[in-house]
Amino acid sequence: MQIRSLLSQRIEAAFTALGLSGQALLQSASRPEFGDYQANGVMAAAKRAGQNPREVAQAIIDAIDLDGIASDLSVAGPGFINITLAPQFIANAATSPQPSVDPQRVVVDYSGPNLAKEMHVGHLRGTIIGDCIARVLESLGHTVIRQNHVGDWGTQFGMLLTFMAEQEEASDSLADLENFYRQAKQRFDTDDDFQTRSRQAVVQLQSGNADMLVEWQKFIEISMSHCQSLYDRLRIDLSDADMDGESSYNDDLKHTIEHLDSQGLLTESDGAQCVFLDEFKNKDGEVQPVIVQKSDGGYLYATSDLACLRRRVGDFKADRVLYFVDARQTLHFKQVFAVAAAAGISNSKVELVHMPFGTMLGKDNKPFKTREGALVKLSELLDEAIARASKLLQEREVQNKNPDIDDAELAALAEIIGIGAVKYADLSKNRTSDYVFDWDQMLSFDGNTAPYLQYAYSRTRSIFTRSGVDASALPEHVISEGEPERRLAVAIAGYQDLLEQVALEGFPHQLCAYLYDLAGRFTQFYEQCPILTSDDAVKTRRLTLTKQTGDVLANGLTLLGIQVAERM
RNA sequence: GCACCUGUAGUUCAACUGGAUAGAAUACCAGGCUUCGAACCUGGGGGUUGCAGGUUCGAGUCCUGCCGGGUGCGCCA
Repeated sequence: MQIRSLLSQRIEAAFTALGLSGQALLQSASRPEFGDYQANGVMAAAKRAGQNPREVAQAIIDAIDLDGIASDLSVAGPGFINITLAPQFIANAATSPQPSVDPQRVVVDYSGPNLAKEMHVGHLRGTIIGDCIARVLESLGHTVIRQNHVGDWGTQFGMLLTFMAEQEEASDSLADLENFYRQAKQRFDTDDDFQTRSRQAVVQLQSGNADMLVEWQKFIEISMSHCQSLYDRLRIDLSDADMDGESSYNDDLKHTIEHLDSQGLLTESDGAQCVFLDEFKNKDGEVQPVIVQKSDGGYLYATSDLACLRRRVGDFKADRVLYFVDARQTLHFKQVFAVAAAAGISNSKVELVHMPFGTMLGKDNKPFKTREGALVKLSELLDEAIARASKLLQEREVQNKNPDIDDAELAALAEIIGIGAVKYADLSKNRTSDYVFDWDQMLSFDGNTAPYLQYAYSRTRSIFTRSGVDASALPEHVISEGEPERRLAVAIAGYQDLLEQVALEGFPHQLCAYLYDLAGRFTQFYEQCPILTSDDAVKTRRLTLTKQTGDVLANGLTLLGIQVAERM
């Protein structure tokens, strides 16, 4: 249930009844003693009307009808309304996520690695954040169209294909893509003849030379299989079906330029085709151009993104298009969206959003440069994560706690915990800020980490396996009693609100923070409220809360792309 | 030069977009397992939110100016 919007509506209706206007500004209470939720909007509304905020707040409390929803309403401070939910309402609000009343078609553009190289740790963010938001949107009933805009076209492929032609066994030498790229680059930089042949290869490729295309296809397939194996290890919901390579727009670039021309948007400048828009004017009134075609006739990536939008808006009929792309491309997207709007490629009904994420920095707080050897391969990070988790499992003698656990299950656990920790370390941080890559931080298993949440989940499960109680036989709703139960129940009831917020704003760290808070409330409840030794009625109630907690933790972690284990 | 982002405990990060006493984790200190799982819990210290003004009932958040860090800016993607 969407508690926040329900309460907001009621309070805003009371505003109207009192001749006021404004938003309720509803949020969960900043402190437990203030109740469960608080409305902050009264002060501003009263001020606009020239009235006393505390009196207005009291008038709203007197007028509003929250029977069966709130058990207590009070005025606090300069004019806050504190709201304590009714126990029955909290109980009924605890349901699995409900589909949106307004399902949309949402294109989610994420991951987008450059297929010329192997994926490194810098590719992690865009891949897992986009994947998480795609899952959240889907869980709310939206139709998600995943688009992996891979870099599979352009000048560097001429060099790679020429180098590949020299190798006896292409698939073997491509086993280490990073090394392959380095060797090719070295040839390119030191051998003039090689360089010339590389340039010719590009021309042949882009003009559709059949032999060259076959070689290119071979390379792309091998490189893509590298990516796919990482996606599989990371449980990323991407496959060949979601491939949206730059190459697929090659034939449409010409038409895109023609379209811009037909809209009267093109201006030639120094031989290049440009779009000048007033909104990119600086203080001196000079307009910055968006170049869509080079003086030699070649196209640029703005052109390719415009062609891309033609497909997403025109063919896919998207209501929203979300780009999970590095923050350094902010200006680029502003330009593309503006040109698309001016050209009628997009329209006011479709929402185009660049959801930027921060740059990865080295330990010295400086941007991770592509110096040779400076980049950590993503596969190496995952290997290390699993190795550390495996060591931890040995140290904790998990087999002593779970005598029937075998080596295979232990290995599976190490993977679930290790990969989960890596993903959570990234997902739990605000998307937009830069971050420092640090092994130990990335692979921590203590505190606010995925293992903590996975551990909390496994505890909810172990109660059932140890007691033999059938979780499906429990009632769907129970009315909590006492603070620990109540605090837990309120958090469970707020899950839907949280998911809606994440779907709207695209910040996975909010989901992480919610789950961490929920898990904390659960362990506090667990410490203070005996379950299995209690009377039947109390036991049933507490088991139900335990089951609900486990369900939300499992669901939330799944949406983060993190697996759970029944025991660990 | 112009534009955008950014500065919060020793460290890594939050703060629901202007709300009440700025919260977690980590590290450190003191407690807690014969009692449903100690990857945990309870308590403690640790802050002039870069600096200085301003806006208002109220500012980490908004505006201005400095200082420090980063990124982008006509034919790479």
